[in-house]
Amino acid sequence: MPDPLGGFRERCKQRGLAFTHQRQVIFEAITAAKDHPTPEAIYETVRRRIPSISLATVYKNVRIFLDAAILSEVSLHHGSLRLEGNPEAHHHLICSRCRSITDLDSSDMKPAQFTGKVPKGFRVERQIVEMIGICASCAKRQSSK
Amino acid sequence: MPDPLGGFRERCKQRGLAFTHQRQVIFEAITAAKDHPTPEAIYETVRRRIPSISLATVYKNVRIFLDAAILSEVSLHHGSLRLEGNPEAHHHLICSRCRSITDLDSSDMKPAQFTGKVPKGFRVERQIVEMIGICASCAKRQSSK
DNA sequence: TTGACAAAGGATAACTATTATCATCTAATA
DNA sequence: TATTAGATGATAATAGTTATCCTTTGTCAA
Repeated sequence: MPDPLGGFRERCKQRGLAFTHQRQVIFEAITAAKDHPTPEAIYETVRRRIPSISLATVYKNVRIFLDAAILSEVSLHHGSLRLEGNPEAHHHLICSRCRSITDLDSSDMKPAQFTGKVPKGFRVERQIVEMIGICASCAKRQSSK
Repeated sequence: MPDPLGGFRERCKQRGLAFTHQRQVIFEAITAAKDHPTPEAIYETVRRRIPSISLATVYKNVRIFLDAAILSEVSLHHGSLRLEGNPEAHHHLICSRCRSITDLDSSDMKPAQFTGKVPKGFRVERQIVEMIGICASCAKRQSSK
């Protein structure tokens, strides 16, 4: 049967990370959550199992998991507000390294088609496609990974 | 000929906003920018034309423009990190009011197709579709707008 | 035009999210 | 089991943003 922790112990070892109880519980809380939680929300969840845990430990491990690509973040642009001055419908080309954003004209995009069903009562108004990758200057700067 | 400010003066009047020099210059700076600037970057730009302007004025007007839907923001999830514990490729259904995120299975999504050309050297790795709208409970809470 | 007043601007304090620091403590390895 | 690099917990520091408060200005009616 598949490991619910996805071989977390091994993944830590691979990356030279110590396998600690806190780290394990934090990781479990994030992967078990269905709502894309904030670090603060994870802290509240983890506290039920490890009351003495520090918020700093949660933040530190979240950062470690992100840097090690064990986890990812929903938006590449949290941290600071980015303004959209272009009133035309369009899509975005995003570099996952430098986080630069380039507009893609919507006339060049055949929209995605969702064939499943959305939650009852949800009114979809628009769709934005994020094409994510590595821009030329970031690719040049670092050979791989 | 089309108004480069998009009838900014009229739009202010419609919404009961005073038409001030600062407001006009801030708006121009945002719509002229091609890089989805941060409030801080706008401040630096505007300062060249109005050296005495306060950073607080930039922030206040940015918020007013967003609330009045005169401008929009690139990511609905700046402000706090949202973690992605789901390792499977998938897309997101996002409520623009409460900012809740629901995963959409990628097997239910026929991907968008970009027919234009990306900047030279950009290596696209994946695409995420954000379907944005109003969730049932937010729609219930407020009748319109 | 002008005068009154609501709204906006500027300076700065306060707040929130996140990271850094540092003194213990513990997992990994020999 | 002893050693030690790395982890934790407490808390200070920082960055981004919002609130406060007093002064100034745009709006509108006379």
